[in-house]
Amino acid sequence: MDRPDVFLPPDDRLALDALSLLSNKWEPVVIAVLLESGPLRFSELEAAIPDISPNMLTKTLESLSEHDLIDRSVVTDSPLTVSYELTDAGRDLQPVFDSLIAWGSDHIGSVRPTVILGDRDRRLLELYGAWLDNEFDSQTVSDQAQLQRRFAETPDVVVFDIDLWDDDPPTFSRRCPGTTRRIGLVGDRPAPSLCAWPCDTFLRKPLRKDELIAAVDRQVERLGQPEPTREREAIESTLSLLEGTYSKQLLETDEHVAPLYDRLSSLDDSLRET
Amino acid sequence: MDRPDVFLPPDDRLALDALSLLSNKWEPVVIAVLLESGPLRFSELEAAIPDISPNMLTKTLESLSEHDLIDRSVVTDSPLTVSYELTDAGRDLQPVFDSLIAWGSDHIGSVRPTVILGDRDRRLLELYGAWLDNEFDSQTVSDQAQLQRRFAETPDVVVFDIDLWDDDPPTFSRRCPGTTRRIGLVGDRPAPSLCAWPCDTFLRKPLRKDELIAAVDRQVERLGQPEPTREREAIESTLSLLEGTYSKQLLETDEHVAPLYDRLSSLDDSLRET
DNA sequence: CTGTATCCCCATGGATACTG
DNA sequence: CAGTATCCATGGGGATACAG
Repeated sequence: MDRPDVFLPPDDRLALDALSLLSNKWEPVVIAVLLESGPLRFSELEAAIPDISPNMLTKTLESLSEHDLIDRSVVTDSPLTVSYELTDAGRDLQPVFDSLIAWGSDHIGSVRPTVILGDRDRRLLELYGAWLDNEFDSQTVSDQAQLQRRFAETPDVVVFDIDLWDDDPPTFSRRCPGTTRRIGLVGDRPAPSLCAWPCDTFLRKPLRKDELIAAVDRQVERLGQPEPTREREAIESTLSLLEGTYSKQLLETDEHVAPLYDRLSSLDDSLRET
Repeated sequence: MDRPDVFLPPDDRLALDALSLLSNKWEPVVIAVLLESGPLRFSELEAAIPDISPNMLTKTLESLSEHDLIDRSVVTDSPLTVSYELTDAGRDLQPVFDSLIAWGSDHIGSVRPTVILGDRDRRLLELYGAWLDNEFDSQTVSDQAQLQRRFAETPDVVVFDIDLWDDDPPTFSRRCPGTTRRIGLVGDRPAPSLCAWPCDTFLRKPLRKDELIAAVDRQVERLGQPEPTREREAIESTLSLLEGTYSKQLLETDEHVAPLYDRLSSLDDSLRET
């Protein structure tokens, strides 16, 4: 981008020149990622920026190298692995990003809640995403690895099919930020074992639009809720889902569900004390 | 510019969103100009940004308005005059530009001297500009008004045909920054009256490439020279030009030139004292 | 003076297939 | 794993003429 001949003091032209180095689609993204994560390999950058294609990443990295914002170094020869890291000049862009963040918080203030949608079915993902786009910043993932990475952003809400998670529920519990409200998606006839999942609520597939939006809204409203209340509501929600399918008698003797009833009474007790 | 789906904390995405508001050719220029000069009218913006066409300026201003970075207000209805000024959000971009300037000074450090070329003949301007482009940041103007505006940038050197300046030499002296080294362009047979022009040196047209570059180089080397030395060299240069055309006898009695000889001896005296 | 309305170019970005 | 090579589409940017 060339901007010859502007009646402006040299300092301002310098700022515009600097800005033009950041004025394309992917270069600032790569810089931001490297600022956050330190040196990364080609494949790690690809993973961190899902929407970039290998050729675009190559072009971007080449351009950044030419401008001396990143260094490329070969780690191993075979198989070939390389590492990209910021140069001093690149690292010194941190204050620029800081000032942009400060401005953004003041004037974009996009406090639209962030929602991660996770499902193996990409058609469904697209549909759900479209439903939520009016009200939320939604992003979609279609496997566990992607979902885990999204957790780094501490989204406000995660809506995910529990089948998406290959590992066990405790692993999910460890990966998912505590503050993130969790909505589990289950099949039409939920198994009692679903109560092992640390979700705030569950929705049965297939979803309806209003149902999904209402559920997400409800979770967003409850952001910052004190932990005991949150846990109580989660258990109640889980139990009420199961009670719609199974008899209470059956549930109270089920190995997965019984602990929830116990936990519920103990929570009720401690809440009654206060 | 859309950058969906990046694995990055919300703050960084905010920075990228903010950045994308500044990622086109003219919007940051308009912002920078308004930050420097305060509210401006459409025509003033056109003048400050010579390379923008009216339709591009319109588009740019519309886009800036949509993003709430500038406000448009009608000053008079007929003839229609409007004024554009930064909103609070726009003004708050100053720290962003500051950080860009800081980064630029550290890492672009393009300290190529800036040279303003002034001539009524645009073909010549283009030629001279091409000659200087290897070594200098040159910009061209073809009338007095443009030259005056360029002075706001305190260029390192100005090379201008003295016929370009419609007003008298004292006016030029007042407008041109003191630190800017001045090279006057004169016809083949310079009039003695040229010594009224406050130039560091003169060149006779037509110019040769090596001659022009050498002259500009010489002036750049002398940037920051103490004033008495500068004035002495300026007078010597002026006199030697005239002495190449006229007899010394004639010059010493000329009403324009005689004061220069006097001034020269008085400068020599004061220099000898130290 | 302050813009519109059209038309058009080409650089940026992207899809796809292939490779050391 | 870390890229290349090719081809293609879009839309940002611009030239020109016109208008309230």
